[in-house]
Parts: sequence; structure tokens; C-alpha cells
Amino acid sequence: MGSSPAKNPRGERRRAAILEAAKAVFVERGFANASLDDVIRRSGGSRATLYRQFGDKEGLFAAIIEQISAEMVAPLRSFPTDQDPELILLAFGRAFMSALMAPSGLALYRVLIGEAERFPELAKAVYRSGPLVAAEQLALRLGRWNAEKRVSVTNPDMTARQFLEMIKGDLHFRALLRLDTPRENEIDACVRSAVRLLVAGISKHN
Amino acid sequence: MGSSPAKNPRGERRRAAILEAAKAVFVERGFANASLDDVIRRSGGSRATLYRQFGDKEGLFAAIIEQISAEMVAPLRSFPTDQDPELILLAFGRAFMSALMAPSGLALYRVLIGEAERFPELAKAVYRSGPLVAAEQLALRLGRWNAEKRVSVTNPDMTARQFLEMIKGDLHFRALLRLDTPRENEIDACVRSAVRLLVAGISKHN
DNA sequence: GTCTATAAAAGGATAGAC
DNA sequence: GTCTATCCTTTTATAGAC
Repeated sequence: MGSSPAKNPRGERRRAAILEAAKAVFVERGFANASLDDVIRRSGGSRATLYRQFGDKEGLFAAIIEQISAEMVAPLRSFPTDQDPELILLAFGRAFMSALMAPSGLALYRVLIGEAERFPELAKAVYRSGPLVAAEQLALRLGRWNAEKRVSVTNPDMTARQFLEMIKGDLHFRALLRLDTPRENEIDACVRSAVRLLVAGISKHN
Repeated sequence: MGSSPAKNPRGERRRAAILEAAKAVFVERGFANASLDDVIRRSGGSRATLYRQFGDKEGLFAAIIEQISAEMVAPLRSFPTDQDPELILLAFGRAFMSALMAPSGLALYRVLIGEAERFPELAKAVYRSGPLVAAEQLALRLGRWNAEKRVSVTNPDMTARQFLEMIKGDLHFRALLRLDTPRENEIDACVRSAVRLLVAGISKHN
């Protein structure tokens, strides 16, 4: 990468301060509307240090995105181990929505969608390490349950993706548009409804 | 509005030319990255005319968004009149996805999400005249079918929203991120899968 | 009402001292 | 490796002639 991590404690601190400030600024204003002046004002220090550490504005942005993305994905790695499919789907759905609807999750999606043209590889990387992994893990379970004759799913992959979208209801989209920020219980009701619908749709009626 | 429509044929033509050029530019580059120079280069004419007609950059942007939004919503107004719920859902799902996945539809969502902070009322207006109307029309049908004992739906409103999200699969999201642009038959397969899942989920098992 | 020319500001990037 | 000061491009917005 173009970024050159600092080698001494002082540089370490400066780098961390810039990252923290930049995260706040990019999250709040997006890429194009964010100015490095804003970042400097928050972090203190000088423009030159920022350029030395991150190369340019895009390098700083990429560093922020990768950091947020990593933070988001972490909780989804530990797939619930419950035995009952319905409970597993519930737990997974809650973890998924929790990551998506958090302020930094929403900001990540907003800025990634808005700047996908300028940062195509970044968008691809985030997608692959986030939603794609979630869908794959879910599809794996669906396929397994199907093989065990516990459910009837012809296309686990597509079903998994549709389930993940269904979980969002339109809460995620509305939050992206800043129309409103739903409460915890609204989100939970949405997840439960989606799970109920999926379970009804894939259970074997006999 | 700050815009002042032209009163003579020549002004009419200039306004139309600017609108067309601006639409292409905003759709391609978003709001912040679009420059009025690009618009002028495409439309011909002068900067001063643009300012006289639309007030400023934001005024021009709002005019474009309202135009695209109106174009998108039109096809969704004519709800399919078939008798069979499954066929109605299929037709509606196809029309919905057709609007969403069209280049101008994707561009509208991208720019609206990316600039929701700067244009909150615009985002609200588009949401209300688009997805909200679609969800309401669908919920109305679901509620009716439920009353007629043809299906079992406890919360038509939420089910409608979740169905609309499910239809997208993750095709819409991936297209927003410019990861890929699915073919017609992929979209159709996704819609059909969603309809099948919904119908299975809400049909009365007896 | 439209054009040419220009003002005015913002923001990204760098040179050079320490 | 960091700071101060500055350059330079881009872009929004307007003044004034026709």
C-alpha cells in the first residue's frame, strides 16, 4: 500500500489521531465532501504528516474503509451453534442487522455506494469480506439442513441471499436515506418476521 | 422553487438541453464530483444561462432527481389485474426490478444515498413517491387476500416490504456497488424464486 | 435571455526549515 | 518524521455587454 506506518511512538500516535479524525469526517460527509482541512483541524498536526503517512486523500480513505469493514465483519465470524434452524436464523439475523444498522455500518455502505465509481476494488473487497461471507455461511447451513431432510431448499445460495435482504425489511434502506433510525425492537420485529416467513416457506409440509 | 422556467421557445430548448446534459453528468459522477463545466460542455450555451434557469447547482440537481423519480414511478402505477396472487406477485416483482435495475434507477439510488445528508427532503420525497407507494399497493392486496382466506398474512405491511427487499436478492446491492450488472434472466430467476418463497410462506397449509 | 470574461473561494498537494 | 507556509488547480458564482 502507499501508506507508510510510523516507526516511532510519536508517529504512531499521530497516525492513530489522523485515522480517528478521518473516520469521523468521512463517515459524516462522505469522500468528495470531506476536506483534509477538516481532518487536520480534528487531529491536530500538519497536512504534511498526513500526506507522508497515507500518500493522498484516497489512501487515507482506503485505510478508513478497511478498518471499518474489519470491525463490522468480526461479529459475523462466530456463527451460532444452536441446533434448531429457527433459532440459528434468528441469532444470525440479529447479528447481521446489528452490524448493518450501526452508525459506522450505515456510513460504510453510504460512502461505498456513493463512491463505487472511484473505488471499484474497495467496494469489491468490502463486499467479499462482508455480505458475501455471510451469505455463504448461511447457504452452507441451508444446504446441510436440506440434505438432512429438515427443510426443503432447492437453491440454498439464492435463498440465503434473499433471506439476508428480507431481514433488512426496508429499515436499512430508509436508514441509508436518513429518513429515520429504527429502534431496537422494530429491528427485532423485522428479523423475527423474516425468520418466520422463511421457515414457513422452506419447511416440509407433510 | 428557485428554478424559473423559460418563457420563449429558445429558452425552452436551452433548458431542455441543460437538463439532459445534467442528467447524464449527475448520473455518471454523482453530485459532489459533477462539475457544472461538464454540464455546459455537453449542453452548449453558457454558465450564466444555467444559473438563471436553475438558481444554482443544487437547484439543477433537484430538478434532475425529480424528473428521474417521476419516470421511474410511472410503470408501477398500473398494478397488474390478474386474479391469481402468484401471477400478480410475479408481474409486480418484474416491474419493480425493471425500474430499480435500469441505469437511471441505479444512478438515482446511488446519488440519493450518497447525498442524503445534503438533500434530506429530496430523499424523503423520492422514497414516498416510489418504494413506499409500491409497498402500500402490495400490502393492500395481501390484506385483501388474507381477508378472503386465500393466504395467511398477519402483518401485510411488513410482509410487503420484506417481499420487495427479497425480490432484489442481492442483485440490486451488487449493482449499486458496480460489482456486476446481472442479465435479464438472472433477474427473472431471482424474482421467481422470491415469489415462490413468499407464496410458500403465506399459503395456508391444510 | 443569453453570452464572454472574470471574480472568489475551496481544497489537494508540496517545498524547505527544524 | 513533523511542522509552517505556499502553490496551483478546480469549481462555484456573478458582472456587464449584446
